[in-house]
Amino acid sequence: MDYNPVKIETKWQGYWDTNSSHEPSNDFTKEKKYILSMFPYPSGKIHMGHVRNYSISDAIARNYRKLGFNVLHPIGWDSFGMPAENAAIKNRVHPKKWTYENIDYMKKELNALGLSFSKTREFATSDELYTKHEQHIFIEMFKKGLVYQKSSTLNWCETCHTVLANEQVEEGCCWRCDNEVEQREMPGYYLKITDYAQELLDDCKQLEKGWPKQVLTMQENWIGRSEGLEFDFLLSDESREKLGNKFLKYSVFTTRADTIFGVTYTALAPEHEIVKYLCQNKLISDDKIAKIKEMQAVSSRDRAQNEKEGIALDIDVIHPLTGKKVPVWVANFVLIEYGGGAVMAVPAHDERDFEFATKYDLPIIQSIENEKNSFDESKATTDYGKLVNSGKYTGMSSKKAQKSIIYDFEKDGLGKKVINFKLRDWGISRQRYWGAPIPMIHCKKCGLVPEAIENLPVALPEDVQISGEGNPLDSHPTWKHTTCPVCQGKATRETDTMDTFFQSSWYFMRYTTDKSMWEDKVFDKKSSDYWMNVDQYVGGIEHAILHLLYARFFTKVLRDMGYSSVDEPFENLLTQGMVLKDGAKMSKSKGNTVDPDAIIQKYGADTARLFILFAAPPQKELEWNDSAVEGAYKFIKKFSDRSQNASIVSELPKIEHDKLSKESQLARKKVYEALKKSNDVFTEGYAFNTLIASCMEALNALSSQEDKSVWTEGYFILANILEPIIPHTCWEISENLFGLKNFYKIEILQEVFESSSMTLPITINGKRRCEIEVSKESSKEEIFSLAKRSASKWIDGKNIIKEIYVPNKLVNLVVK
RNA sequence: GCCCGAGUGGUGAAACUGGUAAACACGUUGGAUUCAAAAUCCAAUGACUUCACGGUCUUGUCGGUUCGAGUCCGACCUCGGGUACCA
Repeated sequence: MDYNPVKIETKWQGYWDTNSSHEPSNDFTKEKKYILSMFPYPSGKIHMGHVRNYSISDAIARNYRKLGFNVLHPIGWDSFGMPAENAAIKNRVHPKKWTYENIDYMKKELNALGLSFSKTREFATSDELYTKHEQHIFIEMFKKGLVYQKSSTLNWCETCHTVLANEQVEEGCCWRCDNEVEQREMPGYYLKITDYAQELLDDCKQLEKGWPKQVLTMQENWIGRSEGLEFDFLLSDESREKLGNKFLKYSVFTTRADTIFGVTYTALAPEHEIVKYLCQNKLISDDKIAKIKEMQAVSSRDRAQNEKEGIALDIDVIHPLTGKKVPVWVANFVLIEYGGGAVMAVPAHDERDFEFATKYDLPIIQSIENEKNSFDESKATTDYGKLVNSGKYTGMSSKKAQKSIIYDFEKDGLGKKVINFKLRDWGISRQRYWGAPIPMIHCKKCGLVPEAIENLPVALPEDVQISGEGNPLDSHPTWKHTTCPVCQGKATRETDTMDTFFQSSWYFMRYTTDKSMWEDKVFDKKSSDYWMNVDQYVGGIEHAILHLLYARFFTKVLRDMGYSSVDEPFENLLTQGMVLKDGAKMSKSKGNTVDPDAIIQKYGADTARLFILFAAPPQKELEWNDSAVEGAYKFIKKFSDRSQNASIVSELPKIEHDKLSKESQLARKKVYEALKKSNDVFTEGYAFNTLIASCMEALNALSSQEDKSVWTEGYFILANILEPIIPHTCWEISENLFGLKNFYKIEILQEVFESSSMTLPITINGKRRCEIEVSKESSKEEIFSLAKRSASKWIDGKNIIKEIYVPNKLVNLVVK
């Protein structure tokens, strides 16, 4: 059979379309599998990362379909976002036109890969119907008290009059006009994800079976729960006066109450109220005020990378236990968002505090003693130990002292035990056009009110100028003027749009519902109860924290609003590595991209799919290699060509194993090993590369023998195993030889693995020297004596100190 | 800076719970076939060393545990992902 990829791929893609081969059934009595890839952003053309993502999920979906499951494997488009606006700024194309043209183009590209997506449930998140339901969800969240407004610091470009995303800031300057970016306080909408912090943390436990450990660790660290002591530092009398009696105290949070006697200074964030007051009223030198302004101008991520810096504020607080005065500093490493924006500093037992104290020559007082790490002045010792120099707590262990100090603080009303999370509420406001409008209305009389449900969607106006300056929704002549849904008076719309993570936090639930119900329902409860959870979610490791955490959060919120019954959206998660070329991520700017279309045209979709799954395990980074693609093509061609050695049958041939030649027996063993591998690969780890290697070994072994029924059995099984990976080729072979009757769960035949003898390697002092052939029934003594005879060359004249036999594995003789 | 990973031949990689390092491929070299080429088939291929049998070394670096370490422990180096307004 001549291998002609273009011909067979067009043929089978047409066949699958005509027969709706990949649509899920609405028969909810069947066993289901929901296989999902993270949906793409329609950037213009698909890239190798997409090919990888969808080849993986497609293999999984096809495998389950073959095993008889009702499979949902949908696709859609994460189609709001900045690139569409950037394209509009650069090329004066309307974001909507640009986006939907990209979708059309990329849809064709995906289709050419032979991906078994359900085509009837496709949508784009920028569709007005999607926006309508999304705004409904937002309003329900608002009514539940999960949405609130507050101010926070954002990147602002004064010349463009716009907020900049972190990505649009290049070395502190605006990407468009190169003007210096400032940090500006602006109001925005926030979602109370912190209300779910504890549950999001706790439920990591139930994900341990199906999620990579590293992702859960990242999520746990991100949520960052810690228990500790919150207490107040009272300002000294002079300092209080200096601050015009506006402030009496401020609170700090510490997880190391046991080190409290080691406090030698305290530090405030540059945005702290007291710091602001000092600056505004010029209570410190102009020099210092200028330095503080400089600190405030640096974004928090840059601050973390910069050297620790601080300024003495010339005020003191009173240590709550010693009564001594402690100086107050402002420091760039103290974050306003966490722990009240103030810390107690213990340079002896905290690395950051130590670095800072050394730089500014602040005292270092030891308060913990550790036997293993003797205290020295050159570094902080952060280990637990016994308290010293700590008043009545001296001699206690760190653990005991923490409890005891917290107890005393609570008893004396000086402080309390608190649980703190690093996780912050989710700011969803974006001052951009190409997003879902936040459906809120500002009314002079009624205040902030949600749009009436019957008026949804609040759609985007199409007649806008996108120049990169200002917010197009704000500057639109009429769009924002509306009537208040409560009092019917004049009012204005909110002009912020939503973060695109909002759309990707619930799209997977939308797919569960049949398109016929999409107009009226956001999801159909019966359908989502049947299809959720996603049995296998596949996507890039770069989403390990944000997207996955937001999606988990939404799932819990939607559950609490009665839309679904699940606590967690994704049962199993596979995080794929990136596709690299010349050691770097493929990107247009680096000019190292490989166009999937060109590969498909030259070699066919099956080659692209085989290469990408063979080159590396899915979780690992994948280095692109042109000649290896050629190799993948050769294998498919060989597999296709040699199919003429098999006969036309409609079921597995019966073979008498004992009557076969050694080569034929080995070939059968290799074929069944590949089948076994296939079962293993799809149940744990998805190491398709090793499955493909097994298939190659099997084909090599088949080629070294001549028995026709062994060939036939081999192809019946190999075409079955490889179908998820190179579907077009396998359907073609299967149609020609087996009338498409070989796609089902084939049972493993144990007899091909049975053998009476085994080969054992002999190692001397752990080094492999020779091997012996022994019967499986041999005793340990027999094995040792045979081993010694075979290895005599290496052990003669030496003493055998130890003899080790690892059953069925090896023999090790320790000699001297 | 902080959190999470990765590092094995010329290249992509394999090695289940500590037990034969380099399976399967790519590349390279040699050979067969061919007028020639493509395609295909066969063989060799970690490094050093030896005429050869063989020997020595080798999983980023250094150290440790063990009869035995790519795998476990400790320190370090390099690269990658995330870092809350890229998606």
